[in-house]
Parts: sequence; C-alpha cells; structure tokens
Amino acid sequence: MPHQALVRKIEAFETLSEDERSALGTLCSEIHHVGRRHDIVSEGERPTHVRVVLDGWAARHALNDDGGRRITAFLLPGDFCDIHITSLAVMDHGIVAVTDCRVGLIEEEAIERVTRATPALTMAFWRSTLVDEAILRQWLVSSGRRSAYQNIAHLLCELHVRLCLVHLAENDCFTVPLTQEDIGDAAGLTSVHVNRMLRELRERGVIEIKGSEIAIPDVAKLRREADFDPKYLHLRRPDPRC
Amino acid sequence: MPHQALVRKIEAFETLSEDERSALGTLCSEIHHVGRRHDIVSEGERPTHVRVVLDGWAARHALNDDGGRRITAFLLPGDFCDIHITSLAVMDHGIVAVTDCRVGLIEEEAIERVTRATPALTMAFWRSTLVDEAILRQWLVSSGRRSAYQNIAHLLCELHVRLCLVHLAENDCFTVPLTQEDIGDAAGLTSVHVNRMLRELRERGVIEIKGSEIAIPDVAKLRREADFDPKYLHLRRPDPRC
DNA sequence: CGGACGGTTGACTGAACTCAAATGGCGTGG
DNA sequence: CCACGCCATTTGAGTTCAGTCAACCGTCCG
Repeated sequence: MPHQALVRKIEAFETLSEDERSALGTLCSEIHHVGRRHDIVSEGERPTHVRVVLDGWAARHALNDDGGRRITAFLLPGDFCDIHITSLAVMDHGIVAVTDCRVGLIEEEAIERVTRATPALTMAFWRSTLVDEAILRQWLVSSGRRSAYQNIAHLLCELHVRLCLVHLAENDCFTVPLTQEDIGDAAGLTSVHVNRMLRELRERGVIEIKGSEIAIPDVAKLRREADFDPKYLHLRRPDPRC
Repeated sequence: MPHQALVRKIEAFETLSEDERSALGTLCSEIHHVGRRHDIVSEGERPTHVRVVLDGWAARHALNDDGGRRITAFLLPGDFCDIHITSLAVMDHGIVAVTDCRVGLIEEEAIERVTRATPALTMAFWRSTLVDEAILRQWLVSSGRRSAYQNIAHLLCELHVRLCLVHLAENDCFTVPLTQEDIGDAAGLTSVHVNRMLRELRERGVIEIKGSEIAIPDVAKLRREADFDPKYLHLRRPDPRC
C-alpha cells in the first residue's frame, strides 16, 4: 500500500472508483527519502516535478531578514507540494522535512494525463488547492484576531481533522512530531509562549500530552475554545470521526 | 475599453497575442455594480459564476466569534475572485466591496472554453492563483514575524506593485481607498495602532499622505525598511516602474 | 560520560491594545 | 450657506499580552 495516504486524502473530497484509485497509484514516477530538517524543495529552486508527501510531515516556510522564520503550512501524508508549480516559477519559499519523509515525484504530464481521463480527480485536485488556501486564511485569522491560546488550539483542531482524513488519528489521539519552536513558527509566536499556552491547555483539561502524542478528551470543548469550525476544510461528508 | 485592467493584469504574467487579448474581452457575460460596503460574494453562498473585479477595490474577509474581522486579501482591478470556485463549494468567507465596484460575471464554461483554446491564458490563470497564495504567505510572515511598522510598510509595497501592473500608480503615487480600520483588519492590528505607524512612516519620510493619496518618495528605502522583495509576485519581466 | 537538543519556568520588558476624548472633513437638509 | 451629524482620524494615558533573557532540567545518543 504505497500511496494509501494520497488515496485517503483525495477521497475526503470525491468518491473514487476502483479505476480512479489505481490511477492515483500510477502517478508517482519516483520516490525519494528526505531526512528530518532537510529541504524537500529549496527556495530559489525551479521544480520540474510535482511532489507529494507519502509519509512523514513537512513544512513550507519563509525566512525574513532579521532571522525570523515563519511556517506557512504543514504538509501531512497525502498532501501535494504544489500541483501547478512545475515550469511556472522559481520557488519563493522552501519546503523542509519536519520528520523523515517519503516523497513521491510526479511528472507534470502525468497530472495532465490523469486529470484528462478522470474528471473526478480534477475536481478533487482543485478542491484540495482551495482548501489549502482556506487553511492559509484561517491561519491569518488566528495570527491577527485570535489570542495565542486560541491560535494554538485552532491549529491543533485543524491538525486533528486533517490527520483523521488519512487515518492518522485514532480515538482523538495523534502524534504531533513538532518541536514547540516549530509550533511557534507556525503560529507566529515564540517557543516560550507556546510552552505556556500548551501548559494552559493541559491545565484546563482540553488536551493531554505524552511526548509527541496528543489526546483530545473533549473535541467539542476544544473547538469551542478555539473558535474552530471545520466548514472551511470542505470535507465531502460529515465523517463522524472528524 | 471595458476590461482594460483584466488584460493588463494577465499581461503581467504572459505576453498575449491580439486574439488572446480579445478572447479575454469576451469572458464576462454580465457586469454588476456593487456599492461600497456591500457584499460581492457572501459567506455561505454557493457561487455559480466566477467573478472578476473590473473597477474599484474589494476585500476578502472572515469574521471570528468575538466580533473580530480579518481581511485576508485585497482584490484590485483585474483580480479574479476565485477562478475555481464554481460548483465546488460553499464560500467559507465573504468578499465585500471596499469602494463602489464594477464586477464581471463569467460563466464557468467560458473559462474552460478560453483556456482550452489558449494555453497562454491557462498558464496566466494558474500563475495568478499561485501569486495569490504567495501573497497570503507574505501576509502570514508580516503578521507573526514582522513589526507593525514593517507589516504596514510591506502592505504598501505590495499594493504599490500590484497597482503599477494595472496602471493605477503613476510616479510612485496611488490612491488607497481604505480606512485605517480596513488596513488594521488586513494587517491584524487595531486602527489606532495603524494610525501611529502611518504617522511614523510619514515622520521618517518614507511615505507622503494627502487624503487617500499615497506617494512614495524613495521606493528603495521603503522596501528596505519593509523587508520587501517583489520576487514573490512572480512578474514576467522586471518592469522598471514596478 | 558528556554534549546537544528540546522542554520548562521565572522575572522583567516592551510592543500593541484598550478606552476615551478631541479634531476635522464632508455631505445633507433646513 | 450654515448647522448638524456622521465618519474617520488623531492623540494621550493606562493596561496587558506576548516577547526577551536566562537558568535549569530531562533525555537521548554518540
């Protein structure tokens, strides 16, 4: 089952036939392994392939001139790096492996071939990019108009749903292989303040942390406190687990 | 010249033939006028057309539960509302007219027809959505990793370039029909603090404000202070004016 | 065993927010 | 043409949330 996550992610948006599922399986022409903290795509690079994360976590990030780093997206198993990036432009930011990753490389024309053949996949790819944008917008709301506490709570809610989609969250419990520094760079906070907010989340009983495992004892409560409404993730059906 | 801005915007990304330019002219099936502060597309709506701003300014915005408002994008003349939105999903945010607007409505199949016929336009549309995403990422960097002063300076730099593209900035001077409240909602700040930062920008001599007219006496200096690098806007050619 | 890395905590600082009041421009209607 | 109200801008004073700096701890791994 090499592309399990990819199929599951796409099926969050569109029901696929057996043929369409196997079409997805033929997409990757090559598979790379990228070690933790190494670049999957570097800033300034001109990508020749579309990439998809098959295993592990990655992060888009931009650096600013006074040494600051901002993570602008997390890529989970099943997520495309940039489905329309090929031959278009130079990367204005980098994508780095947060954990060791298995990354699939897709020929540009393979995407065209598959989408021409199966409109459902075209739809699913489009919707997937629309959702990526919606996530960016929610991060903006979190950054400027939510408290640090809500910001992090909202991020956890988002990760919870997205991990659910690819079966990486069982019983509202999942692995978050991020350092508090990573979370801070994603939320626009310092790692010290992330630590304080995580403590508060623990003390208020809305999350439980053991190492990099996070459990959410009361999903509704966390979502209420986070001002989280999963609508923006545009899931196909209201999955009872998500 | 009804769609001047649209042609100019697209030509920032791809050189067009006369045929392609006139193909753009046939896109809109209908033109609406939307008054200032009225919705162009409302949250919860299921759009049946793609929309393009032909005249005036609009803003994407999301509201959160404690009354906060966050603008996540400004739409300038020539900008599409959402080129892939049709029939895909319910809007998870609204688009509001910042000034009186002329908005073009485009049938979904008109987009398909035009892009099938002219690959250059397909390219240009894709690149345009990639740039929209890049702008979102830069706003995230501004929000969490730049000072309020830099945040606003960066926004002004962005608007300057984008207005240049559609010939709405002559001699580094342009109209910004935003209230300080609007700017605050876009930058993730309060209008009071926006006011203070604008004063500082004025006092430091990097901008001049007269009503809603803004002049930038020294573009390089403003960009240096803002940590602004226009690379992320992926312009086709380094236009000396931008 | 020792060093590196990540997490945790405390004391202090400061940037941005809040609240409040005053100012100024502009359109409308008397 | 003035008076009025509305809206946006401007400024000050006080507050607070998140950042900074620094120390310490725990654990993993070479």
